[in-house]
Amino acid sequence: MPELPEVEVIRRGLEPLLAAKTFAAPRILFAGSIRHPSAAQFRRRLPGRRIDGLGRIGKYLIIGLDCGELVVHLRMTGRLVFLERGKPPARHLRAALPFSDGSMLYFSDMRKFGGLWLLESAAERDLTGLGRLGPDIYEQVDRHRFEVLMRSRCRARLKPLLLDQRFVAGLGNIYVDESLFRSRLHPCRAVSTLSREEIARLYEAIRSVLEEGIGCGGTSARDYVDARGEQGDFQNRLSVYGHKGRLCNCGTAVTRITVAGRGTYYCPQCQKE
DNA sequence: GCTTACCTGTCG
DNA sequence: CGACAGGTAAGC
Repeated sequence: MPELPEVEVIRRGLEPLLAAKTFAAPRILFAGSIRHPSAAQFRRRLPGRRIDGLGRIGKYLIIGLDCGELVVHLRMTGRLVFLERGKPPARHLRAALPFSDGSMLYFSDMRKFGGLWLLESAAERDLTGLGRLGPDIYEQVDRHRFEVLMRSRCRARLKPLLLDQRFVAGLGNIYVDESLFRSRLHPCRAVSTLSREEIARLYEAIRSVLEEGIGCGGTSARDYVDARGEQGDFQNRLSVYGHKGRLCNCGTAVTRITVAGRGTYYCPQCQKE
């Protein structure tokens, strides 16, 4: 479900709620969601560790601990919801992580793709996939660096490249389609054919789309909810994603094709190849 | 690059 | 019933 804006909204929401909390004994309902160490070791090692900050790199959430860190990736349908008290999520609960004060952090995940890693130190991050990420598109890539990066990959096509987390980290299917629409670039466009101005336009489109996504509290197209279980609002502002047949401002119908194995929405009039 | 696999659910 | 879903890793 979540791309960079959704993970960032969760991070910002959880940060004040989890500040200085100490984990108690967790309940693991689906061991496969615990990627490292074993579920048994995870149960044994988590209690007593105190939270000292929340970070994010790409789509990974990093819960910093006094000893090590708890890394979370939500993949398609993962949810991380904090509750002071009250009933756990009714469906697809995979892990319940209580704190010493009785409050709870719930991880639920319909499709079971998401995962949690308990690391003893940041040196173990390679266990998670974090080590393979390119620079975070929101925090670490300015306009100049984006152009340098693009110029290094001229044989690629735009959408597959932007989705590649080794190239830049954080963009997913929704925000790539919206960014390409906003910059009037075709998803299959060869990077080698882009002018300097087009690269700059794409960069600004990505920035503004991510900012707006975060400002709206994320996109709840299907499953996404924030740290308090509330839906985002950006789904109401999507120009093309999920809107096959809807008329663009130019009067042309939004088209759906498959690119990089993903459903891809664009305006064939505004986004010529 | 592309395809397939991982899972469970919804929609047409 | 098949197609598709916010992601990624593995294997051509």
